[in-house]
This record gives sequence, C-alpha cells and structure tokens, in this order.
Amino acid sequence: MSPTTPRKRLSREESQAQTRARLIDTARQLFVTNGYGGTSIRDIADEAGYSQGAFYSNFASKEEVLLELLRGHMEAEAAHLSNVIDSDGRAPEQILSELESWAATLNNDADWCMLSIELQLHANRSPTFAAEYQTVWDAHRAGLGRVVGRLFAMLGRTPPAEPEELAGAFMALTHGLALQRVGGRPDPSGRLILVFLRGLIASAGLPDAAPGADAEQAGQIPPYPGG
Amino acid sequence: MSPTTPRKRLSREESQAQTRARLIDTARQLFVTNGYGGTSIRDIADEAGYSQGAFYSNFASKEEVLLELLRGHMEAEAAHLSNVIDSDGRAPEQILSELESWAATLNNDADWCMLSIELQLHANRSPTFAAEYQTVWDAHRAGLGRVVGRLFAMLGRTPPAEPEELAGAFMALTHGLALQRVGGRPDPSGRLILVFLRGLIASAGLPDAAPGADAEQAGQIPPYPGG
Amino acid sequence: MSPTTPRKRLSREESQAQTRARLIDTARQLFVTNGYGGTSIRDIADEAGYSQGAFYSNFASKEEVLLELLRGHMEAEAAHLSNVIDSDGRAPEQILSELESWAATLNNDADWCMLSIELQLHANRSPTFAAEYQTVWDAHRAGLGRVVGRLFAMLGRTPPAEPEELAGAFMALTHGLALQRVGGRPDPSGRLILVFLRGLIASAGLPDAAPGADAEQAGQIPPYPGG
Amino acid sequence: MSPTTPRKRLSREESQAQTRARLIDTARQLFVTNGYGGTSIRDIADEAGYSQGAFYSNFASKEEVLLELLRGHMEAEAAHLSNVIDSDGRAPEQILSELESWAATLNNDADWCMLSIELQLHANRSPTFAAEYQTVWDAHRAGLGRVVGRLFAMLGRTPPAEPEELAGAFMALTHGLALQRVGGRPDPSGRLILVFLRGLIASAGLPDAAPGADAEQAGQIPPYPGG
DNA sequence: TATGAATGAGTATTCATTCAT
DNA sequence: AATGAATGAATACTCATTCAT
Repeated sequence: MSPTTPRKRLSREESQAQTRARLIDTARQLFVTNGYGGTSIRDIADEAGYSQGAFYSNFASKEEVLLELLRGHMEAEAAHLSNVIDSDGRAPEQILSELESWAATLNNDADWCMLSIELQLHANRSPTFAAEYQTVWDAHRAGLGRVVGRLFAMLGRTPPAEPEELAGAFMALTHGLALQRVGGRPDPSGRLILVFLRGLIASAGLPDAAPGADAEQAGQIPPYPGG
Repeated sequence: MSPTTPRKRLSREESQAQTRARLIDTARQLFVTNGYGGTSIRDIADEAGYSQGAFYSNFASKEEVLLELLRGHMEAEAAHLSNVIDSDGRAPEQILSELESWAATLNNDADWCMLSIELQLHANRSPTFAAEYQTVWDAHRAGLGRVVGRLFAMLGRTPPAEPEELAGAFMALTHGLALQRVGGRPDPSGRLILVFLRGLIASAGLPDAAPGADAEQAGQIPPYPGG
Repeated sequence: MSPTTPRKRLSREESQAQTRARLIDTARQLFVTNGYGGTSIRDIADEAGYSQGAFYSNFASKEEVLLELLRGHMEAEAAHLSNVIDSDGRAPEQILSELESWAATLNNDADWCMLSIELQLHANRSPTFAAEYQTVWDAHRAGLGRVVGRLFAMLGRTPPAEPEELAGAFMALTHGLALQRVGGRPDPSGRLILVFLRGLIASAGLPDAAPGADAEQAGQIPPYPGG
Repeated sequence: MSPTTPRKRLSREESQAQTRARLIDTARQLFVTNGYGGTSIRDIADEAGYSQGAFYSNFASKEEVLLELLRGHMEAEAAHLSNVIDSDGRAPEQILSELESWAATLNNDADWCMLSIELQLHANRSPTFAAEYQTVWDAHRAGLGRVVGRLFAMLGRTPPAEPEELAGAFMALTHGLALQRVGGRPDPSGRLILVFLRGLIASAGLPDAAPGADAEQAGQIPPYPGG
C-alpha cells in the first residue's frame, strides 16, 4: 500500500504462495478426515478450488504434500516445546502447569493427532517417507524427553524409565486416545494424560532418600532400577 | 451324515469353512501389513489361493471381512480377559503377574494392535461399521475396566480415574506404542505399560488412611478426587 | 452341434477368446495407424467395443499386446518362409517366382511393415521388449537368410555378402519403402525389391569360372571377397 | 548498432538466436532418442536449460520444432548432395568413391536416420506436416536421383529403374538398416549399401551392346525394360 | 523475451463388484 | 460354492498449451 511497496508487485509470488498454502491446508483436513489413502489428489484440488495440474505444479507427488505437512507438524511441535523447555529457573509447579495447559490443548487438537497417526502409518509403508519421518519423530521425542527429564530433576526424583521413552509413551497415549474419540462422547484425553503423569511422579524414587517407600505402596512391582 | 457318505458331506462343509477361514486369515495379515485401504480383494483372494468370486461367495463386501475380523478380535480379547477376571480370591500379586504376562504378550502382538488401529480408523470413516465396532469396543473396555477396578480394590486403593477410563487409556497406550514400532529397534511396549500401571497404583489414594501422602510426594498435583 | 460337442459348452471359452482376438486385432490396426505411443488403451477398448477393464483382464499391460502382436507377426512370417524353404529340389526359377509373389504381397502388406517398424522402434526404447523382440527378429532373419543362401547355391553363385546380412538388408529395404508410402501415389516396393535382387545375382561371382567378369562390368568396385 | 552499444544490441539478438538454436538441438537429440511422441516440451526446455515459456516464445507448437528440424535436415542433405552433383567432368571412379565415402558416413549418422524416420512417421499422421514434408522429401529424392542418373550415364549403362526410384530405394535401405541397429552389434549399413549399388550397376544393361548378358547369368529374371 | 503457475484433457493402471457359467 | 471375464468409476500422474507477470 505504501509507495515503496506497491501491492501489485508481490501479487504473483503471493498468489503462488496462497495456492500452495491452500492446497496444503486442504490436504491436511482431508488426510485427517479420510486418511492419506482415502484422499485423492482430485479431492484435494477440487476442495481447494484448483485443477489437479495446479497440485502438481506445487508438489511432485502425493507423498510430498505429506512431507510438507510433516515439516509443518514438526515446527508446530517444536514451537510448543520451546515454551516449556526455555523455562529455566522456573518452579516445578510452573512446568506442571505448562504441561497441564498442553494436555488441555490436546482436547482441541484431535486433528493434529490424527494427522500424526496418518504420518506414522504411512511411514510404516513407504520406506522413502519413513526415513524423513523418523528424523522428525526422533527429534520431537528427544525434545519432549528433555522436558520430562527436567521436570523429574526439579522434583528431585528419578524417572521410572528413560525420559525419552516416557516421552514416546505419552505421545503414544495421546495418539491412542485420539483414535478412540467418537463424535458425541466427551473426550477425557487431557485429564487422563495428567493422571498418568501424576502416577509416574508418584512412583518415581527419591534418589537419596529411601527409594523403596513408594514401591512398597505399589505392591509387589519393583521400581525402575536404572536412570 | 448317511452311512454311505459320512465323510463327503462333512468334507464339503468343511471345505467351505476352510475357504472362509483362509480368506479371513489372509485378509487379516494383509490388512495389518498394508492397511484396509491398501489391500484389494484380488490381493486377498490371490494370496489365499482362491478366485475373487470365491471371496464374494463368502462375504458380501470388503467391509464384511473386516466385520468378521472384528468379531474374531472381540472373542480373542474376551478370552484373554476371562483368564484374569475369573481369578476370584486370588492375591493381588497374582493379578499383577497376570497383567505382567499380558503386557509381555503385547511385544509379540503387534499384529493385533495394528489390526485394532485399522478397525478404529475404519470406524471413524464408515458409519455402518462404526455402530458394530462401538459395541465390541465398549464391551471390551468394560471388561478390562472390571479387571482394573478389581485390582485396585484388592490393593485397597482408590483408582485415580474411572476404571473404564483407565482401561481405555491402557489400550490407547498399547496402540500408540504399536504405531511407533520401527523394524530394527527394540520394542519397549510391555515394559512401559507396566511402568505406567505401577505409577497409577503408586498415586492411588488409600481410601481411609491419609490420602495426601502420595500427592505430597508428587508435588502440587492434587489426587483424583472421586471414584 | 453334435451330441458330444454341444455348442453351449464352448460358449464361455469361445467368447473369451473372441474378446481377446478382437482386442488384439483392434490394437494392431491402431498401432499401424497411430503408432504404439499414439494409441491409448482407451482407444483400443473403445474401438473393439469393450471396457478398459476388459483389456486388463486379457493383457497385463500395454506392452503385452505388442508382444502378442510380435508373436503373431513371427508366426505369419515363419509360415511365409516355410513355403519357400521347403521347396527342396525345385528349380531356381521356381524359387524366384516364389520370391516374386512374396514381393508382390508386400504391396498389400503395408500394415505388417508399419507394425514391424513400430515393433523395432519400441524395441529401441524398452529393454524389456527388446530382448523378446531380438529373438524373433534373429530367427526370422536367419530363416530368410537360408532362403537367400539356397537361391544363390542353386544358381551356382557366391552371394556378395553373408546371406543373413542380405536378408536383413531386404527387410530393411522393405520397411524403408513402406515408410515412404504416401496415400495416392503408386507403391513401387515389390518391383524395386526384385530389381535389387536381380542386381545382387548379377553381381554375384561364379565360384569356379572367371569371377572377375561381372566386377569388371561394374566398374572399379571390387566384388564381395568372402563367402 | 550505435557506436556506444555495438555489442549489446547484437548480443541480445545473438542470445535469442542461441536460445532458439539450443532448443532445436536439444529437441533433435531427444526426438532421436525417445521419438517425437515420447518427448515432451518440458523435456526439451529442461534439457536445454530453459523454461517451457521460452520454448513457446520461439515456437508456436511442438510440431513447429519438428518443421524446423525438417528444414535443417533438408539443408544438410542438400549440401551433402551438391558435393557429388557439382562434380562435372569427373570420372565414374570419383563419383563412386564419393558415394562410398557417403555410405561410410551413414555408419556414424544413425541419428540423422532416426530423425528422418520420425519425420516420416509424423508425416504419415499429421496432414499439416505431411505437405511440408513431402516437398522436402521430393526435392531430396530428385537430387539424389540426379546423382544416380549421372552415375549410370557415365558408366554408359541403362539404370534398371527410374533413377529417382532407385534414389528412394537407397534411402529406404538406409533408414531400414538404421532401424535394425542394436547397441553392441556392428553396423554393416555402409558396406551393404555399396553391395546393393554394385549389384544395380552389374545388372544394368549396356544400351547398345548385348544387353542380355547379365540377365542370362541372373537366371530367368528379365531386365528392367524401360528408362 | 522469458518465466513458470495453472489449466483441462489425457495416460496407464487398479479396484470393488457383477454375473454367466 | 466357486470361477474369472467384464464393468465402470476411480487413481496418481503427464502433457501441450495459455497467460499474467
């Protein structure tokens, strides 16, 4: 609008970016709703209001949109995590409340979860995709693992399994619960995730104090031995 | 049945049953490997050694095999549970060891889990299928919920959420972990499930005794209030 | 019709064979007219009066029809040759008249030639096809080479190049002339082929008698040295 | 053109010419390798290092590049022929050695031959193209025919068919042999063409002397009667 | 002139399903 | 019950060409 940056100049690049963005967004919605295999390129193009050729002007193949979504997924998750990770010097309560709000988000985030499941399923089938996927996944798991580790450290407790494994398990729980969602029933995902988190903390040993106390309460199940 | 042709009669029925059984079994394997959408009826028929027509002599549609698998799934799960449920008068340790062995099975049971995921995904998409699926699912969740409830009762503890919800969460965890399986990496599913179970028990309140003890250890997270 | 071979029995197999034959025949016509690349499976199916699926019930791929045509081509050519080859003890004039009639056929055989060119072109591009093609081609060239060799032997002359090479050259000439055909202009193929054949015979040396006589007449061009 | 910018002006035109030339050259290579139908405009543009738009800035359609190639083909062939034709007063041996060296060229000229075949095939299919093609073809055939006629005249012989027809036949032979080329096998094209040429000369009648001598040797095949 | 995103028709191939045998 | 040829619609992807920039 200003004299130095007239609107018309950017119009072309912008319109290209818009096309691409609309296709990506439509693809995400359809993948979530109908699955990757259940979504055709014609569906995506039609729904986005373009021709099939427009799709192929922007992506080399159907799988490449999925990769694009994967990248977006990764960035969103990373941004999410950085909020929690950068909380140096905060009290445990603050981290917990961060996690709590994160868990609450999940209730409204069914789409992301379903997309994540589609990504995982496709990775199980396409070796090409699997390689790219694993990188993103491992990075995310490591990031969430660091948050988990930090939380236990702040509480002065030994986590009952490798923090990364626990991170993976929480993601598994999240995805599995997303899969159980049925229209019309309330979704207890966020609440249940916190219940499990509280459980882990409760069963975590105090490194120096008597570590067996909790285990005793938990019956005959021995605590996680190593860090 | 008649004395002159006792075998033939049976053999014909048997051969039909065999055809059907082989088709179902082949379908299960292929659905697990390639997904429901990624498996064609020709694939199933070819792999089972029959014609496509044979498939349609046994099933009205592709979805009907999935229903058949669902029924088999249900039966298998129910049988599994009844081992644990019928253990009236057993000590908590015994139930826990049952659960432990069940968790161990999961490591080798990736196929059932993947099938379960396929069923869930398809239920999300096909209303016809969803109704049938929900019945089975609810029954199974209720059954596992009863086991969970009984376990907590035996331990004299209040579960930190509705036993049925906890049951659903464990199934979610199991499925989510199955999805994360990557060829070549060890699968920690069984171990992690037990870690989470121990956590729940550790964080469960002793109904009459001082209920805050665990919560105190777990920091500022209040325990699950109601049963 | 007879009681032992009722018509109805064969009806199914026959109708299948008919479908296949019609598709092959339509494919040949279209390949000749529009080329292999210029002919779509939809074209073939539509023109033959079937669905595209019917095509794929009969052939695994587009290339496979071409292979089928190749086989037919081979058989027709072989049959053609056996007429000439089996003429043991015939006089040279008879062989020549056979060849003359064969050359005459070519005028009406533009289709076979164009098909042959399509086959050769496709062999240049598809390694899969090339292997199958080369076998057929070599066999046919060897067969025609034997006819050529026998002809020169009967005339008591030494051929001016390896009979197989000469055979290849005559086929090349035939194909090249077919390519030159233009609607509306008379086609001199058959006549020209015979002109060239006469030339070869005229320039062939008499093995024992003065072999240089012809060469002398032909100017400074030395005759083909080896047999 | 102006003294201040003599280079720039020219360089722009030159660069346009260069773009065009590169596109034409790339098109030729790809048509030879993959055929006209098997080559896309994107292939040409990409391989030449330009955009598809650049192609359409230089050619109105895909067929127009083919026409351009046809013109270049014609010029190259005409240049080739003028070497031979302008040799007034040379001895027959010289003409023959010219032809011999031309035939030798063919061995390395598979590309031109394949292009020629593509042109002929396309002319058979596109009426637009056919008209243009026929002009070029007829001119070239007439030119080569004149060379052939002159050769026979110098040898004092009557050609066994119209010189133009013989010219066409030699081109047919050349193209047909090019089509037979298989990677890894030696190419006998040049040698065989000379063998056929020698044959024609050997079978050509001496106009005034006893014309039947050769024919007698060639068995019962009567010589070409008319000029 | 040159760009390359976008179009719309077309490509080979696959699929769930039907039906005469 | 079992066969498998045939259907018709769908699938991922390609192509010559257009057009705003």
